[in-house]
Amino acid sequence: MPYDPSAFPPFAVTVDLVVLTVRRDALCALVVRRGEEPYEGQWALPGGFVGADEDLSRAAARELQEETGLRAHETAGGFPGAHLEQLATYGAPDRDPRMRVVSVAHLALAPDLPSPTPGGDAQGARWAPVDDLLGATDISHRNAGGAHKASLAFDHGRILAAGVERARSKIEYSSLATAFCPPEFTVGELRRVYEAVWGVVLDPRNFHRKVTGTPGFLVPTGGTTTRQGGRPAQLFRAGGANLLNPPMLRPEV
Amino acid sequence: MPYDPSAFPPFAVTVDLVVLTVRRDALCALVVRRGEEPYEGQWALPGGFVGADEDLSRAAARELQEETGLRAHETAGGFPGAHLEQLATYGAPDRDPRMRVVSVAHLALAPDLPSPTPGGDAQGARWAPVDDLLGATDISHRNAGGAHKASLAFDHGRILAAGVERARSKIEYSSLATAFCPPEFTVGELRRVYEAVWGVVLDPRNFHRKVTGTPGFLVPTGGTTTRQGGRPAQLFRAGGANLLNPPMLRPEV
DNA sequence: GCAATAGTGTCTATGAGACAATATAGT
DNA sequence: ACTATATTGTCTCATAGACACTATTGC
Repeated sequence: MPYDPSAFPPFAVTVDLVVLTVRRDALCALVVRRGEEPYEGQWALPGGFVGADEDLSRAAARELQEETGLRAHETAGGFPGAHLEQLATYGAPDRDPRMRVVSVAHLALAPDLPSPTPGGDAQGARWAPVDDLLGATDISHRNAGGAHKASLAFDHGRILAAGVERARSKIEYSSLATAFCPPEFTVGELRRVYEAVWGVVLDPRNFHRKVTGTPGFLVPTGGTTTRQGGRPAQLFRAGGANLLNPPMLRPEV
Repeated sequence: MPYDPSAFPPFAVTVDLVVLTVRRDALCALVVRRGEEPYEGQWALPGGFVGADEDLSRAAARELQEETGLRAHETAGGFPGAHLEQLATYGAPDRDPRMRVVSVAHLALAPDLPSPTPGGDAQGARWAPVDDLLGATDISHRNAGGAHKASLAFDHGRILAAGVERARSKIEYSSLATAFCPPEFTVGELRRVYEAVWGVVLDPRNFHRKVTGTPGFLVPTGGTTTRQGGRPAQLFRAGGANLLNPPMLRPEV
């Protein structure tokens, strides 16, 4: 308690980002290839140092912008942009062999982006299905059935798992699933987001009744689209409601 | 991304603790009086620096032990001890006027302790009802109706509010409410915990049916007690179940 | 017409909440 | 007897999930 600010162990503080999106009906995370030791050549989560006079959330938003071009905002709704929130902080003494680094992990949820490999200052970046990234436990460069699998650098596998779990549980009781959708979307497209994130199949009819019956969740724009084929579907925007009550229920609990 | 470990801004990293308990049917938090500037004489959350080779959770457990004598454990169940989990990290550049400090806040839930002011190396420590601590917004030393109210030092008011909100929501879908109870407790005592944390009144009959009907939540020990008066009540221990399904529902949502 | 997706209606089982009734202690 | 708490039972309403059915497009 006698808290002496002149004698304290020095730490480096970074932000790491779990950026999730839904591509081709699969939940994907943004990973970058490391260009230097340690873990050179392996995939890692994007991130970087927090500036000397920079707030943590601001550092996270800056990194997100640098990696994806997306602007972050707190509440789901306005587009284009991504939802950004703090996830957890990782600070095991040996998590980086070079020095003592405390990393404040953040979670970002973004709509599917046009460019497959978003621009950034990393050597390489790609969207990888989280099942591939998390399927590999510790075995580097394991190839099973043609799937590209390799464990992430540092403790980024744990961080990614925490981010995925947070996203999975949060779309239950909040309207955050709309953060994965373009500005206007159909009920079917929103349902495919839930199906991709949870890895389940939902009844289209019950889902439709549920989401359209929850006040403030969806706002009809008046337009329709047939981009999914079949009967034209109404287009919606995300409503102002942030908390869903009652929640969407994940099946088989 | 070209991440140069030799050139990084130095940070101090601390842990701050939101330690909650239920005393006299009120949710209370542990606060300590500051013995030095800034905010000298004001109440603050307990906390301290993270050691050079110390994990974050270990530093939090150490501080908890120093302040309350409680040993921390991850899962609710074994006693005596407190539930401890990471809450969030606060790192605004100006949150401490002396230097750049990033604080990893932790949440601890403890049963009511025998000593009103637990031992510790702080000048003074006490359990204060969270309603009193959070009722004060920015006005230092406001006295309303004899209640002792003063806003907390630094950004500790925000941190406490986040901890209280986490506790309130987490007892809905987990068995964490038992962390506020002694090793053996009655259904009525558990109900009073929920009522104190949520600030509501629950129907004793529906509550009883609900908690005893949730598999794995409560395990009868065989004993009974009349310490609450009236008909003897069965004693229970916390069961192994960590997640409640279906959850306890907070009324008036 | 046929395939595909959108959307509505109906039925049933489950659980939450209201509340009557009974049980067992202390005074 | 009276009060206080515990515990069980019963009733009603809302909703999740299963699923039949209709609607509207493109081919």
